[in-house]
Amino acid sequence: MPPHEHPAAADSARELIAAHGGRVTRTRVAVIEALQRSAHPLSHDEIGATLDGAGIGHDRVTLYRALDWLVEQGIAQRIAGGERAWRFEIRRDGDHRHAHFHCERCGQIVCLEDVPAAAPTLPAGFAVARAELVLHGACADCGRAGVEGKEG
Amino acid sequence: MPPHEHPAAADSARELIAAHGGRVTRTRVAVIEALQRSAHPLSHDEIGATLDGAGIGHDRVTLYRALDWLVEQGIAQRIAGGERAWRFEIRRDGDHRHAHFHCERCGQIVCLEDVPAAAPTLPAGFAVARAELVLHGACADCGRAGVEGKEG
DNA sequence: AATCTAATGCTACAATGTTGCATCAAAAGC
DNA sequence: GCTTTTGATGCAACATTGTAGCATTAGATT
Ligand SMILES: [Mn+2]
Ligand SMILES: [Mn+2]
Ligand SMILES: [Zn+2]
Ligand SMILES: [Zn+2]
Repeated sequence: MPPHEHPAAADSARELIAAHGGRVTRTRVAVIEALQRSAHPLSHDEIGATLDGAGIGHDRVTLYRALDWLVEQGIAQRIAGGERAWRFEIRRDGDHRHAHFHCERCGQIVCLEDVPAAAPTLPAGFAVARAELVLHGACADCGRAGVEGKEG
Repeated sequence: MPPHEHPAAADSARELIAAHGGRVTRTRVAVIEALQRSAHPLSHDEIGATLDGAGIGHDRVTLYRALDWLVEQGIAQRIAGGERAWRFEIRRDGDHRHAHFHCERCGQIVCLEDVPAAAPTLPAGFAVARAELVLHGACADCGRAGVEGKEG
């Protein structure tokens, strides 16, 4: 890649990693870019598939550790979602924690950017670090096709 | 047990099961009573330990299935919580779905009965079946002892 | 008591995530 | 550019949480 290039997505990921004092590896770069490209939080498996697509060797453990590191550094955040697997999304700049919607039909998690996950007032003594608000139901796509259950 | 006894907790559980057309088994009765006694949602393992204590043979699978059945029947409900295991709590009468607090220090889940888990207005097409609101942080007990991390 | 079948107990398996350790390679030093 | 350092990886083995199939048991009904 020649110089005189305006900072592309690839560079952003590299810089992001370096800025946090980590080593810039193919895996980390690819994971960050996958998260940046995605409109919704990705599961470990989905990210793994992306790495496959990019021809990047991916050991399960390495991927878990890469994701752990991104979360530790505050570059990404973990979403509990409805199923048993974590999902991950990149942390944007003016980041206010938002709610998520879990579709019980297609299994997808949708970011509800406009719905804040705000912590209400709690009994004395409780210190809230973060709030997670997850709505479960049928997403717009799934609701449209077949209200009577039929298919998925 | 003699007659002329006012309906105790044990009977309630039996009646609850029968009312839903299920067979009254030791496992189901013990599980319901454990949930009824507990002030906070219980994990599968915690319930299993209770059964042990009551000298009731408990196969992992049976317990999972008993809990599934209770949830299907609307007798109990599942809480996602912060960790990877489901937790279960009994469904009370005038039951409004409430928020939960997950203490990241002691791992406990606390019911916030007074904090409703209300679903906000969503984009058109989304059908919300239920809302889950989980606050993460340090509970009153854990916050009190040692703000500086030290121990748990 | 005999019958019917829902629930159980077992085994085997799947999915998700973790630990330990040898090896590799990114970044720094020369 | 070559060497050194150590963070990151890859592999094997394991832990936890949850499911599926199927023979057996026991709760309810007659
Ligand atoms: Mn999101
Ligand atoms: Mn509760
Ligand atoms: Zn959907
Ligand atoms: Zn606590």
